[in-house]
Amino acid sequence: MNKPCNAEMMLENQLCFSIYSLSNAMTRAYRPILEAIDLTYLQYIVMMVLWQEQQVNVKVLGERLHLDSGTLTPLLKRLDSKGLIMRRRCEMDERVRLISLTDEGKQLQTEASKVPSQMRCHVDLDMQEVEGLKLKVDKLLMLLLDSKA
Amino acid sequence: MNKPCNAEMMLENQLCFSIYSLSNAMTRAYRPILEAIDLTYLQYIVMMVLWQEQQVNVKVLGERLHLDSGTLTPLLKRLDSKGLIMRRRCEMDERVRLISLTDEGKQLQTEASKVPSQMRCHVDLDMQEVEGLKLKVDKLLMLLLDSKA
DNA sequence: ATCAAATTAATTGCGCACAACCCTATTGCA
DNA sequence: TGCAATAGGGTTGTGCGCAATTAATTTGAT
Repeated sequence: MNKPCNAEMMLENQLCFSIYSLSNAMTRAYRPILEAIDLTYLQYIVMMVLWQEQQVNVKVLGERLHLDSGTLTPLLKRLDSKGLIMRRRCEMDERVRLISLTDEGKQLQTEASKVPSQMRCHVDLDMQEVEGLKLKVDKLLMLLLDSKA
Repeated sequence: MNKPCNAEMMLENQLCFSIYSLSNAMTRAYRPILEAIDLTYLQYIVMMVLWQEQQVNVKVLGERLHLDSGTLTPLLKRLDSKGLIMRRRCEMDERVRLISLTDEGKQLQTEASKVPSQMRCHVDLDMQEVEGLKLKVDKLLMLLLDSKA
């Protein structure tokens, strides 16, 4: 009566489930550390872009993070209400939102710069192993992103 | 005036962001395929456990998937309202919910068995590469899950 | 100059994730 | 036997992700 349980239908054999679980586990690991600077993981990621870029619009931000405005708009409003960013309109093109840091947002970078070392402290990774993993992950990511275009 | 932008604070250098983006990209890739059997990715994952196990409680399901009741309870209610599963109480211990498949839920396995090959069709992966990646991902996942206990 | 097409964000609605909390049933020990 | 501690799930609230739709603006072709 039971269907044959072929190997590829076993949960344990699915790369996708491993990636999914690891992604959840990593944001869980970041949570207590980021709590100290009152940011979620995605908010931290957005702030990292702004610490690099000074000023971006929603479209560019979405391209860098592979996320759309339905995710970013409410998140940016939350960062705004925390006083970390400003959301002005572009004068040349009124459709465009220009996102930039407030002084408070800039100052947060000092606190945030401690986060990576705190994470390493918690997990203790082999840096060479990490680099190898990242290369493989990025390769697969590129494949998936390209197959959409 | 600008803060020094040390390498570890560059978004592109963060393994975590790569994993996070890949996880999003993969569930995006599954979406159109799973649409045909009216399941989300997580619902598909839960069904896979049930196709293997016949019967589980919420606790065991949560342990297999690394998820808690706050995520699973509403999801199981949705699968119930689709007529794919039953949610009975255990007679021995009234606290326990026993999750099992309906006939409809069992029959869905036939349709679902086509999903893995459809995914491979879309992406075209080197199977040896995938296996190597999965090993590394699982290793890191184990590290993170253990560090909580 | 006009108006259709394209671009950029915002909004809405649904389904996760998870923390924090609550309730109930069971267990274990004094 | 009584009752505190524990275990199993459910509820609520917040914050993502993303599809689908809408609104406002700009561009571009006639």
